[in-house]
Amino acid sequence: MRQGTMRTVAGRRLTVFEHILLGLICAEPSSGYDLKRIFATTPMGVYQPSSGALYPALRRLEETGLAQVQDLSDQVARSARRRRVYEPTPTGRADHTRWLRTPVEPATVGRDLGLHLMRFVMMEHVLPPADVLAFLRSLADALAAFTAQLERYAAASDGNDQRHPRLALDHGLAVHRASLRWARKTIAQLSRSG
Amino acid sequence: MRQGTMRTVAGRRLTVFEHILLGLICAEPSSGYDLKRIFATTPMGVYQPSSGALYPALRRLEETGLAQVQDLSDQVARSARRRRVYEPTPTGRADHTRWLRTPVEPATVGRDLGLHLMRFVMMEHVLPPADVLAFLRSLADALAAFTAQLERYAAASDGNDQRHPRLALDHGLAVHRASLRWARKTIAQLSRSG
DNA sequence: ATCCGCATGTAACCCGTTACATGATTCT
DNA sequence: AGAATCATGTAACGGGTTACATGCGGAT
Repeated sequence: MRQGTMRTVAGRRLTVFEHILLGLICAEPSSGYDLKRIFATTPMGVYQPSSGALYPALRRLEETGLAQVQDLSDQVARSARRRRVYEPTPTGRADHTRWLRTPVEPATVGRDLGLHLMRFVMMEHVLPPADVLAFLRSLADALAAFTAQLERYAAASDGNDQRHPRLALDHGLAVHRASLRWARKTIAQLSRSG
Repeated sequence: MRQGTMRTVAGRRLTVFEHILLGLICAEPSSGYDLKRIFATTPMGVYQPSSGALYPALRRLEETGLAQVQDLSDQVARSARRRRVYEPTPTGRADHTRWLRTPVEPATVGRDLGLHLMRFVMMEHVLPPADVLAFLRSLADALAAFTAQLERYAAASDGNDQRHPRLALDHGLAVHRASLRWARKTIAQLSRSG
């Protein structure tokens, strides 16, 4: 989990985690606890953020001017329960959109595939269909380049190699080819109905 | 990258990075620079460790008694170049083997697949074939459980769901099914020749 | 009256990143 | 002589994990 050359208005880079939180509150304003539940109950749940990561991260988004706590003064005070519901500021929303739009770097596809898929999910209803397709094409290109590189490596170190490294390479190829097939199929599917 | 309930003789848990370094010097005694080159030139190179991570980690392995610097006093002093070549201590080798032997936790297969494959590579010539097969079976079981869980989730949230989450789920299914196919095929292949 | 779920937080620790520093050796 | 590569390190910084603390609200 690294990458992200983009800078915020405030000049600091956001961590991947912060980008994801920002994306989630863009989709729907949420409290820290809400977000915790989202991570716990969706397939995102492979990662379970700790309180010590979550609440400080939200505060940072607030301090950076990307998120703010909803004003509840005119709400029906049906519950005095202390809850800090975060929503994006206009700047925050703009930043999030900019993050979604960043094309897939071929070098990152080997380790950040899950992150790219998460971006894809967040794109719905945020980016126009044309931009979603552009993203998927950049993903497909990156995956094609990556598999080609693995194939070159396999061809270069053929025979002299041990057995397990070769098998592991086959795994990488199988997985990323499956990913590539998905990307192409999804491009076709979204093109038809877009 | 987390996990690892196992403790060292010294009582501290090793980071994933430390485990990998220990594995690499078990395969072949190496200096920090050697290790850097390994990361740079193999498909492992998706991760490029910084000096600030690498050298301190090696020192920690040394302090914990898992690794030691090779004694070069009786070597032909063909090069006075200052080089610290690390090799595992008996304890270190035992700890590494223990790490390799830990079965795949179903819960981790979603995020640590790459790590498990790395373990598989390191098993060659360290674990007996029977243990390698046991590992692959635990991996296959974990992958089967994971895909089944994704399928359940897909069935549960059908229709009412948005489009992209569903497509992302399809991606996860495609990728992990490919991984599972690889595991089964590899089990069969290694069974035949073992 | 008490216990469990909601809800937010904080402090210590650890480790990886960034960036910089320092030499020694080999090449030209 | 100077440049490039080899080779190891260190200091500051940031953020995630663990573990603990706190208090309200609804349920039994």
